[in-house]
Amino acid sequence: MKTLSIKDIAVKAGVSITTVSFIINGKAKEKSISEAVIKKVEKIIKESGYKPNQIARSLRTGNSNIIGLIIEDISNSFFSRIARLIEDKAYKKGYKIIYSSTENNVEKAKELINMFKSRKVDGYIISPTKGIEEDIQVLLSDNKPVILFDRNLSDIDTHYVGADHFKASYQSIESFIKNGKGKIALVTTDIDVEQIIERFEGYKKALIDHDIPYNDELVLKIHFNQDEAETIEQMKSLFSSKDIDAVLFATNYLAISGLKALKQLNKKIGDELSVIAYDDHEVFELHTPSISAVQQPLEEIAETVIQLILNQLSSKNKLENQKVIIPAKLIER
Amino acid sequence: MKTLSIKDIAVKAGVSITTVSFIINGKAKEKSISEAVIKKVEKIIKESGYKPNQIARSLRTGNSNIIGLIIEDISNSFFSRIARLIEDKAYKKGYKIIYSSTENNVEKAKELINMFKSRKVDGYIISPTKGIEEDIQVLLSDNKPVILFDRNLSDIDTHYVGADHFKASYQSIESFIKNGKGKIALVTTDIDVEQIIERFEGYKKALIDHDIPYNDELVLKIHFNQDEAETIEQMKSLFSSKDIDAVLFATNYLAISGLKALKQLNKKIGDELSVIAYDDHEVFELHTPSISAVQQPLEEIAETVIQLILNQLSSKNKLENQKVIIPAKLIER
DNA sequence: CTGAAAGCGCTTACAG
DNA sequence: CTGAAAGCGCTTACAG
Repeated sequence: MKTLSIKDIAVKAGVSITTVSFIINGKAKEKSISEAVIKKVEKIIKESGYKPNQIARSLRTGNSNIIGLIIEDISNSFFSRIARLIEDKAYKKGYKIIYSSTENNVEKAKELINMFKSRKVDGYIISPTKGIEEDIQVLLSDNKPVILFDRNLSDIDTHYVGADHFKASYQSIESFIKNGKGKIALVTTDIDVEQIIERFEGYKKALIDHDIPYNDELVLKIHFNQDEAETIEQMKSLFSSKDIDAVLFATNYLAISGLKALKQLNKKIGDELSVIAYDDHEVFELHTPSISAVQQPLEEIAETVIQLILNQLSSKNKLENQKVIIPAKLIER
Repeated sequence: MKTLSIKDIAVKAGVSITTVSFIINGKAKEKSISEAVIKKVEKIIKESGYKPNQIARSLRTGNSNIIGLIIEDISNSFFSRIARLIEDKAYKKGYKIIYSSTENNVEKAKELINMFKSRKVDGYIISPTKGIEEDIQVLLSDNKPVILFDRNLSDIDTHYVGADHFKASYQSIESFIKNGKGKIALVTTDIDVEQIIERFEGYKKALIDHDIPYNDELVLKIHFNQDEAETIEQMKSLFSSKDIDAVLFATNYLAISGLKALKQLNKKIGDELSVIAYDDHEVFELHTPSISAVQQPLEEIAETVIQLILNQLSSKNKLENQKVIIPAKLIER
């Protein structure tokens, strides 16, 4: 069965395709099409199951009602949950989302931007990697709305939504100190992105503000793409050789590896060693004992992102850029 | 800056757009374009950064190099991991994936199919809900490749890839019995889909084959969309009132709720109560004690799905439908 | 109140 | 070896 085109509908209804097009696009009143014609055409459309070809429409109008979402890795639960929330919210406003993962790979990120561009998506929601600043700049000078989230690119003048990583990290360390801890380690990654750096800065500042000298040896930077087995070994050597009484993990997957390391060392979490994980995960609540975690406000982040992009999309003129920083919450367990 | 079109390139190069098109599409040799012209045009394309408009190309050719992936819920780690694997593999073959979640909602599933259809995706990979049989049938009679995965629709004659749920469930129960358990409960959902039913059937058959009478009271069916708090209450009442020594959870999120319920009841997992979860999850390995789980072969499923759809896509004639059942693995911890 | 026609950016059968 | 032209299915300025 060949798919129907607007022409088929026009022929069946005995009107021009112009008339059909006006009716489909809700411009019937505005163009003063008679009530009778509207009724007739709508009936035919419904009966035949005709759906306008979106490709043709996009080619003609230059937009698509699609928002491109570019994230680091869809299999990471932080991103998949954000993606799901964004998808739901956009859907309610008549926008579809298409998403794809960069795997923290600059080349792939650039390709994705190009793919989305050639698919004429109306706007972009991106958790960026370093190295794609230029490509984003091109989108902006093309007048496409771009919302960054999770991580900011300070060189890029556009909207950004993210959690207050510095503060959350600072507060985590303060909570350790309040509980009498003083030998506080940080396990983080070596990715050079703003939100990771801020967690590190928050750690450092909190120590200094409480007169605890910063000690390089208590900070373990795990190489980004490395094997989990190796990561666990490195953590084991940190945890067993150094005299530490608390540790903040800067990402949830590091925390999970850390828990495995501690399990292997048979080191009990609790009075002896306090643990906070950055980014909550189901594992932490269920773990015995439960693990405290910094919870990013997913719902609020998703809501703000969608709000910003819809505002942009519906206004002809460029809105003033906003950098929205949302507090994260330390869940003490 | 206006985006370039094929015409701009043609003008710059002093050739026709036909020639440029042939060169872009690698048909230069075939169409015996002279080496000099090819060189010149390629140089101009590279220098100008011209990218063909995929929308126009799709409109003209009727395909898109995009595969639509429709899953139940991207925030579920089983699906997000499968999605990621499929995305990677497709990408290497020059296909892009766009995905979207149905939330187990028939209406939304139908809309997604329509959206993908009007975007002219070349093929569909679907973890289906009941109720979309007709829509899938339409795609098939439209000659679009459709691969079902995770759950089969027995009425639909197309490719399917999934784990052997019956067997995995059967083996789980056998493993309980081998370890001397006899009062074996099943916690499952009330969704009426094949893979859930098979897990139930495997449970039943294993009991009967080992001369353990099937007892309705040991099977708890949790309502699909219900609050976790309520789910936990129901489980607590099962676990505390009945005299049971083993429990199989038919999904990983049920198992997670179950672990919470057991924690609240202060019931120790181990000799007293054995637990197996269906679909592995990071939680289970880390849990104290570790939880055994049925692991679906994600990598194999993704690989098979991609293989089947690429075969379909590259062959003009319809290939014979395959139903591929891959064994799942019980990881005893 | 309604329609003929141009044009979005491509591909490709056909002609030379 | 290369190009003019039709056509994919829409939208919309213009005309009547």
